[in-house]
Order: sequence, then structure tokens, then C-alpha cells
Amino acid sequence: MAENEYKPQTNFIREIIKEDIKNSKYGGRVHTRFPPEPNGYLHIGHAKSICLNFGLASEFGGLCNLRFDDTNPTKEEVEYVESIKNDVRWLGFDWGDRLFYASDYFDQLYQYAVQLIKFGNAYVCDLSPQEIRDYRGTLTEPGKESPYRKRSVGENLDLFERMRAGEFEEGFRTLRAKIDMKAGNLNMRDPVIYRILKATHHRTGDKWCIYPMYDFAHCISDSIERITHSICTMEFEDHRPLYDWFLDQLGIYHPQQIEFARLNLSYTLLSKRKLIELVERGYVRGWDDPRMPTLSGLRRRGYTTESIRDFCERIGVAKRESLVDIALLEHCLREDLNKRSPRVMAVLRPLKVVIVNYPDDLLEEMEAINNPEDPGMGTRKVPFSRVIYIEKDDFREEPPKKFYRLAPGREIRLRYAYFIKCVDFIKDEKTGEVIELHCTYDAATKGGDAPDKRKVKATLHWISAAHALEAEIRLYEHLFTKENPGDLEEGQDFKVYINPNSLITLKSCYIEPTLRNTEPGDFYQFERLGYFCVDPDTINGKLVFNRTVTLKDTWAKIEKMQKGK
RNA sequence: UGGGGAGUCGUCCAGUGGCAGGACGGCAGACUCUGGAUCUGCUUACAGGGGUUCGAAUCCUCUCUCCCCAGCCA
Repeated sequence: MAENEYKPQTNFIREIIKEDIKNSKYGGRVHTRFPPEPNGYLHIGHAKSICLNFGLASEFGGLCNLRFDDTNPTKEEVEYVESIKNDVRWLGFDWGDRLFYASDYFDQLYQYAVQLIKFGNAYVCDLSPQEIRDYRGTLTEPGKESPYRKRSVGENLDLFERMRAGEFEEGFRTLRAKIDMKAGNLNMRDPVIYRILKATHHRTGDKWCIYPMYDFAHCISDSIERITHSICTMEFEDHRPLYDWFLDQLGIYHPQQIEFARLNLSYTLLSKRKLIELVERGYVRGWDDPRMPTLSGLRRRGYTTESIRDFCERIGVAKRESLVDIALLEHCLREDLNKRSPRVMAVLRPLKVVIVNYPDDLLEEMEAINNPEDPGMGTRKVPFSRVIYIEKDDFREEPPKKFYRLAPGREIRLRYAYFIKCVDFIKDEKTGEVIELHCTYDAATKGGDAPDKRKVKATLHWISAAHALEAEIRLYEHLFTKENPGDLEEGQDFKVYINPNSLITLKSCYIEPTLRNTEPGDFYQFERLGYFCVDPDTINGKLVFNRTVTLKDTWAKIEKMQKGK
């Protein structure tokens, strides 16, 4: 669809892989993996990584595993595992029979730890968390060696076994790699590789009370799975020497790690911690709130997998920190939706219009095109009668410059129907608000064309009052008012930038009767307004729509500029 | 002040010794029964200084700026 004419650009990872294949590194094999921790929902930033890992694998005839890095039972849940699997599938990727968990490797990981101890490369340390911190030194000062660093292999083996057996309390002992307390790279200052956690794991239950740290488990998991290219984000760049160390000490298979910059999106936050906070403190309705940048949120909002994949291709892959304009995501969305969405008419803020010279008892069916971008989608009949609704925004008592729509004395076209001219309007006496229009129609313009070739400047959408379906419509804007809500002043709370207008609910909107049997997941273009989809809250005939994205709106831009003057 | 990484249009990404290019955005116009779509044009960038070279975004060198690292998180 969207990728018809678009030539994907290359990126440095693709070039590395091409080179590796050419040189027969890993025997020309390409095997990647997407390794999420099941402690939250996936967001658009993960989509970038998923598209990269699965995309590269399929491009080069390789494989991509889905592996959960589930080494911290205090934070991980089955709910997250399920949502992640669902989201990856939704994006259109298939891990085949290669669904793995770091917890699958706990026995092996334990054996590797024992091996490290036997080689004299790891020791059981009795320092408290605070002491470990103190001994680590700082960014500019070297650390001090732990007094337990010189324990004998035999003692270490015994202690580690007893850690496993549950003899010690949490925090009282750890297993540490014996590397270099003076290293400039803090990751090499005798990192903890096993800690005591008396927590039930979502997969291994109570089998273990010691759990490997991420750094230890991750690189070995990649090794076990014989991953060729371990693609990860930049912050792991200085963990790479540690991974190299583990793998070299153990003498096991060594994947190649390649780091790239994570995605940042304007007016959006992609920090798991902050997204969790939005959900748990009720700033949004849940992980799938249509304002959330989570894949489940985007899905409910009406984003298509095609548009997200297109976006991930277009943003490219590089190592520098960047802030991608959310307008690009919206562009990809509109481009996809424009080609696929059936057109339909809906009035968000209704203004009653009586066509005074139209027969009281007449009902006509106007033929409307379902999608001008795709004639194959056919036409439909839309009922027309004497009383209709138009959009409040489409009438001005005193039209400003460049306002082409309806105004007293002005003639416009009703889409697929007639030319009408406004001859009178009624105001609410108290508020002064225009509440009803009187118009005349020209019977000769049926269908929307004037035999005398006269032109009108505007075409408006409308709904026949007698046939209108009522619906609730939810309008969304960016969740944050600040372009980069992740960039905060010292001590500032990101929540002060939450957009108070990010959700506006309109309760009495009118839509075409042709949508009577529409169902959650269906999507449409409401002509002149935007793309909308049916929300799962649609039950028992009560229709609820989400505005996925507006159409580009030239008039809104002009009006904003006029007001800005 | 230690270690690691990065600086190219407003934004994102190419270009790796030979005319700085694409996409998004913005602006202007054409067309239009959606102020949509489509089409056309325009706009603007190599962090800075020195050097090598016939020629430097690209190589060397110095400087500046930004990001990451002091979890028994991942």
C-alpha cells in the first residue's frame, strides 16, 4: 500500500550485515532477536526495534526470535507477555516456533556462573547494597576491591550453592564477576551477576530464589540462541565489553552487538516508567488509551500496521540522538488511510438547516462515491430530505476573508445533493448563537452540478435529520503540549505538560444511516473532517468513534494565521 | 575531572576524496463536487579553527557542544 513507490533507504546496520554475508561471517547466516522485558506494554519505539530485527532477518533470508528477558520476577507479569506477543503479531511478524524466555536458560546460566567461580572469575560478596555502591567509586575515582574478593573457589562454590538453596536473605549476598575495580567503564567494576530475590517468577514459580542480572543473562541468551547480530540501543554500548568478557571467559559462541539510537517522538513520551505512571495514576484510561503511544493505544486509535511499518522504515536507523516529528507518523497514517478508507458523512457539531422550498414529504436517495481513490469500492445511496444538519463551523454570520463556506445570502453545494442558498437564520435570544438556518435549494442542481455551469466556492457535508444516527465521537490531540516532554528543567514534573484538550468527547453527533451495522475496528473517512474508527465501547447500538487523525486542514491554518495577526 | 557515543536543511535520514540529495514540515501555485487527495515550484544544512590535497561533509589535528554510564533494573 503505502510503500508502493517508496524506496527504502539503507542504513548502517544493513550495510554491516551485507558485508558480513559477503565475508561469510557466521557462515552467511543472519539470526536476530527482539528481546523485550515483560514489564509493560510495547510502544512505537519498540516497533522501530521490532521492524528492524524482524525486517532485517526476512530481508536476508534469516530468522528472528522473540525472547523475553524475564530475569526480574518482581517486575514482570504474564499480562505483559501476552500483550507483547499480541502486538508483535499485530505488526505482522512471525517468530515461528522460536518463542524463548531467558528463564528457559536459568539452569544453564547457573552452570555458567559455577564455571566462572571455578575459573576464579567470580566470587560471592557479602557487601550490602550500600557498601557495594561505596566501593564502586565514582565516575572519576576508581573503586575499591571488596574484602570478599579473595575467597577461595571452594568457599565461593559452597556459598553460591547455599544462596541458591535459600539460606540467606535478600540483599545479604551476591555473586560478582571478578574483573577490575579501577576500570574507567563502571560496568567492569566487579558487576553483580546473581542476586537473591525471594519472589515467585511468572514462569519458573518458586524454583529459584536467586536470579541472574540482565547483563549476565542477556549476552549468554544471545549466545545460546546463536544470534548473529545482537541489535540493541545505544545505552548498552558500554556494556559490550562486559558481554565480551563473559563470553570470552566461558569460551562460548560470540554474537556481534550493534547499537542504534532509540526513537524519540515529538509531543510524546516513550519512557516505560513514565507511561506506567500515566496509566497507574489515571491520567489516561489504560495502556490502550487512544492517546497513548503504545501499540495497543495506536491500534485502538485507528493506526494501521502498514502505516507504522512505513514510518519505521522512513525514520531510518542511525546512532545519533534525535527527535522525530510526529507529523511524519501522521503523514504515513493519512497516506495509508486515504487509499483504503470508505468515505461517509458525519456531522460533529450539528446546525439545523431547513430547506424551505423543498417538499415536506419528499425523500430522495443521493448517490455517493465510497472512495474516489478506489472506484472499485463502488457507490451508496444517502437519504436527503427537507431538514438536514450541517457542521456549525461551516456557517458564519459574518464570514471572514477567505472563508468560502455558508453565510447569509451565499450559495454552496451540499455534497452529492443540491446547491443551497442561505436566506435567513435564527439566533438563540439569550446566547446569540445561531441555531437554525433557512435555505432555498435549486432543483436543477440535483447530484451537485449546475446545468448553467455556475460555480460555488465550497462543498459541505450534511446529514438528513430524519435519518441521522446518533453517535459519540472522541477527538484526540497530542498527549503533551511540549514538543519534547522528555526534556525537563531540573526538578520539573513531566505531567505539567499533559495537554488538557488531549481528549474531547462529543456526545450528540450525527452520522449517515449507512453505518447502522458498523462494528469495532471498522474505519472510515468522515468527509472533510478526518479518519475515524469504531471504538470497542460500541455496544448495544450505541455508536462510539475515535478520531484517528484529522484531514489536512488548509482553512484551519488560514484561520489560525488570521487570529495570530 | 574517568569511560563510551554523537554532531549534515526547521525535523529525520543519505552522501565516506570529485556538482551536498531524499522524505516530512513550511511557503507559493495548478487542479478539484472533500479547503482532502493529486501535481508543480520554492525555501534552508556539512558545529568551529588549523592542516593534507588539484579538490574535503568525507583524511589528519586541535577546540566546542550534546547524549549515556556510579541499580542487588532492563
